[in-house]
Amino acid sequence: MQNPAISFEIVKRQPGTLGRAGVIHTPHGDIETPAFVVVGTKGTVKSIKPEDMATYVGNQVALANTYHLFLQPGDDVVRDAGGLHQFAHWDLPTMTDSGGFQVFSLGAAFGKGVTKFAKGEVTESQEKTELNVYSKEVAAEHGKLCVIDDEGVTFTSHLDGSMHRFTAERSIDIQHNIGADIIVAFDECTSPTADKEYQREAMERTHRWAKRSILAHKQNYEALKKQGLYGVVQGGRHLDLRKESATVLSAMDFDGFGIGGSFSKEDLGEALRVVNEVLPEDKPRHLLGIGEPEDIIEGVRLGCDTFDCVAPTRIARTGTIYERTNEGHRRTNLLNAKYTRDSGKPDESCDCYVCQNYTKAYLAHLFRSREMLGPHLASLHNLYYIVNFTKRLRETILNT
RNA sequence: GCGUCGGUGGCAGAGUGGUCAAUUGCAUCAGACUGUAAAUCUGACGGAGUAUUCCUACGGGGGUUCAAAUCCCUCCCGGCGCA
Repeated sequence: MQNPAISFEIVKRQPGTLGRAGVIHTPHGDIETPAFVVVGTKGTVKSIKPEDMATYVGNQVALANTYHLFLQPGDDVVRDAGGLHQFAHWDLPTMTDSGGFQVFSLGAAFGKGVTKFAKGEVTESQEKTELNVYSKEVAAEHGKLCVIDDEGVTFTSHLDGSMHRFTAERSIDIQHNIGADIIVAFDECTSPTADKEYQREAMERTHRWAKRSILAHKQNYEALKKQGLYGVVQGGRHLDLRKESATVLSAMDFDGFGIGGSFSKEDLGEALRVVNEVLPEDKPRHLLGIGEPEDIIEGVRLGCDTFDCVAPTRIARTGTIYERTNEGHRRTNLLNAKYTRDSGKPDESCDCYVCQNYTKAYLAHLFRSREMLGPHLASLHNLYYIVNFTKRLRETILNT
């Protein structure tokens, strides 16, 4: 693209790995990578105001969701308010996810307790029954809130049951209205329980939508000047599909790439290697929806630049915090009885605002008494933890 | 003192002869959470045991019955009314 809204430069490569430290330049500032992208689905990082994010977390970038903002308050409302930055008072680089994840979470995953991470082996019979759902009748039977066809996806709102149609063009149009610095092509996030035949079909559909997303983006000259577009690699857990997806998308005129879809803990690394060996080196790579500290270590080593994940805020809201251990990291459930009189810091090795000023016992009390300060403080800590952990990985690359 | 209603598992509160170790909520204990249907969800929750099993339990004691948290008698405790 000419005069791209966003650009990427590599500052240093890590010898012997695919890892690199870089900078993504956006209209709202630079993102020094590797970086963790804080998730604020509905235009708010749950329980934390933007000023506190800046003061106590220090994140460089935040991500909102196209489908959720489209449903509520409506992308036209955001547009008329001056865009996401104005509307939400987000004074930093931003991204929006395309709604592709909702194709999964409100579709194949709906009501099934399936996550994008497969646990162990997936049986054939599981795959067959869970998948290939195309008709509204079948969707209704399975209690899904969206139906996929080659042209797009028809959603049933989880808020009021109304029907909404998403296509590549529609998703891009909405993202133009929302106005984030980095927007994402509409894709289909598949379930880890899907069989290979379906993964290929979905991947090829995502490729067609990718092409259409680019066309839609290029038709809006104003948006083109202000927003960069990422394409999303799919292919599920199959390395050959992953490679093919990365190859196909690399040939398209994207500003960067998202790596999406489902994995299992075991094959995440190989999938990232295969993909990042193919993707153009001079474009940023965002690992969508991942992850845990150990996942980010692996992702950075294998050439991913940015990461987003709801885990830090989601687990925080129910009383679980990240804590550093000699071996690495662990999740600590503050509601466990043993913490009711624990006067230690939430995380002994952490120098965040929360750990400097509060004890495990106090946080445990806040959660037991359902005080809203509990979710707030735990979210602050977890976000600080993961954001700064990722920053340290950058330092490590710069210092090696 | 008389009358009346009531005493159920940590709490509240169902049940009113067998399908009751006893609905439900809260509390408690533990688990889960990876591009947010999520301040959510799941499990345990009298004791022992892997278990189809046994023991102890619906204020205390006694009784009726094949069988009682449920019926009867009595005692204790509480609310209300009348003295």
